[in-house]
Amino acid sequence: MLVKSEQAITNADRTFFQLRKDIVEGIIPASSKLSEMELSTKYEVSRAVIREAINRLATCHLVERKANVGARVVALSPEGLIQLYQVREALEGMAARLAARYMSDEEIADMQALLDSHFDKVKDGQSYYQEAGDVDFHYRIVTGSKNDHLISVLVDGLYHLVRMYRVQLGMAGPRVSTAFDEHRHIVNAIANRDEELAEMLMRRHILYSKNNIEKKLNHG
Amino acid sequence: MLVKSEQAITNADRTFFQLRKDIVEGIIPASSKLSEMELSTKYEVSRAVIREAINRLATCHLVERKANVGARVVALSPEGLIQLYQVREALEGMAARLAARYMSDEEIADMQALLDSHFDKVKDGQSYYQEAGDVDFHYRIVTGSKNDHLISVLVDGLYHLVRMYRVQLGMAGPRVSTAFDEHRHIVNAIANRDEELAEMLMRRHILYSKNNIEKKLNHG
DNA sequence: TGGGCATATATTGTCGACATTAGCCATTTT
DNA sequence: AAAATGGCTAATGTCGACAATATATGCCCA
Repeated sequence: MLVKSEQAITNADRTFFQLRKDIVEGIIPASSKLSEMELSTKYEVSRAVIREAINRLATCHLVERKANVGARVVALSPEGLIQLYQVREALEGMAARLAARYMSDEEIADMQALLDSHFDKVKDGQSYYQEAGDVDFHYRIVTGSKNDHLISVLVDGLYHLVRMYRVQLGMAGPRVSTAFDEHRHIVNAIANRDEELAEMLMRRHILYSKNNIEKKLNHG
Repeated sequence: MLVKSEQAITNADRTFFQLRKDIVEGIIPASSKLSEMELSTKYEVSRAVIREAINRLATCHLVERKANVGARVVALSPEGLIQLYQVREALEGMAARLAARYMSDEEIADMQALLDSHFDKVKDGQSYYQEAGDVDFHYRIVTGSKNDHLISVLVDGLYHLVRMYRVQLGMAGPRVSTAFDEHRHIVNAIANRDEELAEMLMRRHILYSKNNIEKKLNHG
């Protein structure tokens, strides 16, 4: 996995990252209340720092805040997950289109090499790296769009929510081999500078993921 | 225009709304520095509420914040405007698709009536209401998607940025009659529950707007 | 004279205390 | 007995002061 360079400068940064991690991984349960006093003693910082962290979490839609009442971790619902994938389909489809337009030849070559290495690992049965590889692939497409809004909404917002669902609903490592074929086709379309096809393939790729997850939700 | 119900409960809310208005309308110039002390005296609140307001503005991408340095209003650039419209195309296209799927018959009928009234006004030459009508139309489509993430990203984030560009680059009321025809076609597609067509027409509608604005930027 | 380093200053980051509000419980009234 | 009202408590909202950091200034040295 490449650089993500989310470096914590201030205490509020560190607390925000820590809280986000604890929420995404379920250490702080979904739908639970976030007491400012309680958290300030637990994380050993002042309430101001906690407040800033909670505000940032609210803009990520990881917690919901009500004035004069407090903040709660968001509730996980099937509808929420479906809505997430609807937005992903729209944004990452556009990201693939823009990646086909704006990515440099070197970036594309790097991405192809990355896919090769992932394919080797998966072929050897190292399915552990599958999720990291998937994350890395999508991350490169999104950054390849060169669109700051797109990058921000997805990387700083939606991806953490998706991971929260993944972790807490216990759905890791699905669709290993088929997903890799889809990745390969998307990269080929980008290498051919075929914006239309790149967007369509990415949208289908995400639709398949959504359908797969829905199936798991209904059967499990 | 219908309810927008962004009600200010706390002082931080009021200050946030006021600051956002002043930034969008250029009273606080683009790329200018936001001094916490200065603003706290100017708006007669403590630095804490100014900080919270600035943090919220940062998540709207109206200001950019650097740790230990401060916050600046975003700079307006042609590339930034194009990136905004790229995201709008993706998100509002999906919104139109979901609106065709999820809007109730009553909501659709209301929207058609709204378009009729707007058409009457425009026919009479009241082009002043054109922008408000356009905003209202897009707002209804977006909320009709029933997708909270979509609604939040667009209504709380992108629309304010778009308006900032519109106001500060002085491009009000373009494409009056043609835009109304496009709105009509989009609503028809939604009324027919044709998701595919609704999304395509909305994307083209936004693409046309983008091209129109680019033309104005290059010629003016 | 130009560059680097130390100091100075102004701004942001952090903190604890106070003010204000919402929710709860007991009491009262019909 | 049920509903409404009043106060009580615990949480959030707000504030001013202190600490830490970045930028500007000026001095020293090559």
